[in-house]
Amino acid sequence: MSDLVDDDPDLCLVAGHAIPRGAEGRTALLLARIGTVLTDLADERLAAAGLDGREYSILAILATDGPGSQQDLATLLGRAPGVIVAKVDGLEERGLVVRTRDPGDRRRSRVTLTPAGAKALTAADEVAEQTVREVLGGLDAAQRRQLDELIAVGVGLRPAA
Amino acid sequence: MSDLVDDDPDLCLVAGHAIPRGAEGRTALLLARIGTVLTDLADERLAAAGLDGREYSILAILATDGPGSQQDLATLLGRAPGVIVAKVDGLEERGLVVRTRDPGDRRRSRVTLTPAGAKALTAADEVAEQTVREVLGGLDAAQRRQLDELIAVGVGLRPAA
DNA sequence: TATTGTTATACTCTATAACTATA
DNA sequence: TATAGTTATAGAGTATAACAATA
Repeated sequence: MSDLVDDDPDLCLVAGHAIPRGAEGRTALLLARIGTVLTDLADERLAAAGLDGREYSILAILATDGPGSQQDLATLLGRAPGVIVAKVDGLEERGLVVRTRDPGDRRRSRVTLTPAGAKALTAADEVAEQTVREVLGGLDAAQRRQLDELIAVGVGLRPAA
Repeated sequence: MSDLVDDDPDLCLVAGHAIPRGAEGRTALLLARIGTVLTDLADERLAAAGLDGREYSILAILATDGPGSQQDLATLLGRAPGVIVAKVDGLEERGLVVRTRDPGDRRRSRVTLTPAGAKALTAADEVAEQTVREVLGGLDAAQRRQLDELIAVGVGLRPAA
């Protein structure tokens, strides 16, 4: 394994990030590594769109599930509520979401995507998709569709076809 | 999206962790989320084997690629060298790896897996595999093999069949 | 002069625990 | 009494920059 970085033609690189061969056949390691590589790359590139990965996630959730409370967002993202507060603050300042009080339960904030937020989401989707195409560059379009399907089914987002 | 956590039968949960529906059709978000869920779960469960996820990665790399320098490990894991030093310290204390000076270049440490390390890796592999089966519970064995193949090919670990 | 390993420091992110307001 | 949002604080993890040994 010596001089792996410089000399070894065996080194597996995606967009400048190494994928250890030891991860082959170890799905957990492989998916964890791909996840962090994707997160790092997307964070770099989304900066051009004025977003980070977490903000992108929030916009995507609001666009798909409709307006929701910050507690909901915290659960869906697996983070503490305080983390969401700060992110929604930033998004609201930039006009990408708005907070309104839930009339039925005035403790709750309803976070809603604005037209500007939807536009930012579209731009971020393009950046993210391009990044995935780079990281999974070995797949053609059909294989890529197959992969998306398998993941969605595997995780229970979509019922088995 | 209100009351998503308690009431909504639409909530997608894997092993207690939510997967946002907004991630469907957004491969980057989906893979990033699965990666962190997998990392969190594996870290919890590997504790029984006396390891954490990072240590598991190091053992897997050494087992597959053979002994290597700490710089190599840093590159393959995408972390700063200092992070690796601390981890190898811990692994060496527990007898799972040994450090020897590279005779050809005495600056280098050769980190080598011990038999005890190989045994710990086997145990960790079982924990990790079980965790993946849980997170990707919607897949049968054939679909799971297909997914592994697509990821390995996509990322360039394996040439397209 | 450059590189490996190592250590110390500063920074970022996060959970946790208060607190306010609503219920 | 319990919950949503908010804030402040402390802890973990990290990169960065320095240093010693070797090249």
